[in-house]
Amino acid sequence: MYETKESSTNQLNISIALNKCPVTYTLHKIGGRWKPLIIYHLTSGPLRYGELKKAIPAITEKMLIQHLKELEADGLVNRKAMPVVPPHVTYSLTASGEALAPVLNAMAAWGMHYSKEETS
Amino acid sequence: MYETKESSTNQLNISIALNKCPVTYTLHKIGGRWKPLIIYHLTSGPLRYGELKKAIPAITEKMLIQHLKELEADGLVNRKAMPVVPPHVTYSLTASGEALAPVLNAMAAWGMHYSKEETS
DNA sequence: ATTAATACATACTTTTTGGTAGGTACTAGT
DNA sequence: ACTAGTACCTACCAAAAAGTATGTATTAAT
Repeated sequence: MYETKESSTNQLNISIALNKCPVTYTLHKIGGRWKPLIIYHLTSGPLRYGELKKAIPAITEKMLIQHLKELEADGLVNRKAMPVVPPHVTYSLTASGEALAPVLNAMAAWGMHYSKEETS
Repeated sequence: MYETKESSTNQLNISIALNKCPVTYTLHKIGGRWKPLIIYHLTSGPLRYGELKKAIPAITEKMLIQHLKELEADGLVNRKAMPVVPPHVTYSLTASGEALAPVLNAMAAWGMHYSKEETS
C-alpha cells in the first residue's frame, strides 16, 4: 500500500535519536564523508580553500564547499574572507571545533587499533 | 552527459577516506542511525532481541536486526542463540565493542556540552 | 580582448540508507 | 486445528547523501 506520509518518518527519527542520544548528536555534526579529514587538517592551523583542496585531492569542490558550509553553520569552523581579488578565504576551527580534539583522538585510537586487527 | 561508471566513485571514495583516516573508519562502524543507542544499551550487559526493541521503541524491527547484523559482522557485537522454541537470542558487546566506551564517552561529553549551548 | 587566479554556485544524476508492510518457522498449550 | 510467543526475512518505496559537469564574478597583467 505504501502511503506517502506528509512529514518523513526519517526526519522524525533523526530528531528522536538526536534528543535521546548525545552521541548521535555528535555523529550528526561530524558525520559527512570528508568532515573528519577537513577538521583534522584544520587542527594544525587555518587553511585557505585551495589549500584544503590540495590536502584532500579526492574531494570534489562541491563536497568541499558543502561540508565547509555545514561545518560553519554548525559553529565548528570559522570562515574569514578578505575582500580582495582574486578572493582570499581562510577557514579555521572555532572553540567547539577545537573541543572535538579528544573525540577525534579517541576515535583515531580505536580506529587504528581495530583496523589493524582486521587486516592481520 | 553523465556517463555511468562501472564502479561507483562513491564506493571508491569511501575506501580512500577509510584508508586515509582512522576516524572515518570508526565513524563507518558506528555510523548507523541507531547504532550508538544499541551499543549504549548493551554496555550495561547482554540483552535479548525483544529487550532491545523495548529499549528503543522508535526503531523498526528491520532496522534493529539490520544494525545488529552489521555490528556482528564488524565484530562489535556477539550473537548467542539458544536452540529452544520459541527462540531465545541474546546480544552482547565483544572486546572491541567494549573498547568503544571511551569513544562514546568523549562523543557524549562533547554532544551534551554543545547541544546545550545551541538551545540557550 | 584575452587570460589567469581564486572561491565558489547550480542543475542534474547516482548511490546509499532508512522506512513500510507484510510474511515465515518452530513447538507447546488449548 | 488453532493460537501464542520469539526472532527474524523480504519486497518494495522514499529520502538523504554524494558525485558529475559546467558556469560565474572580479580585476590585474599581458
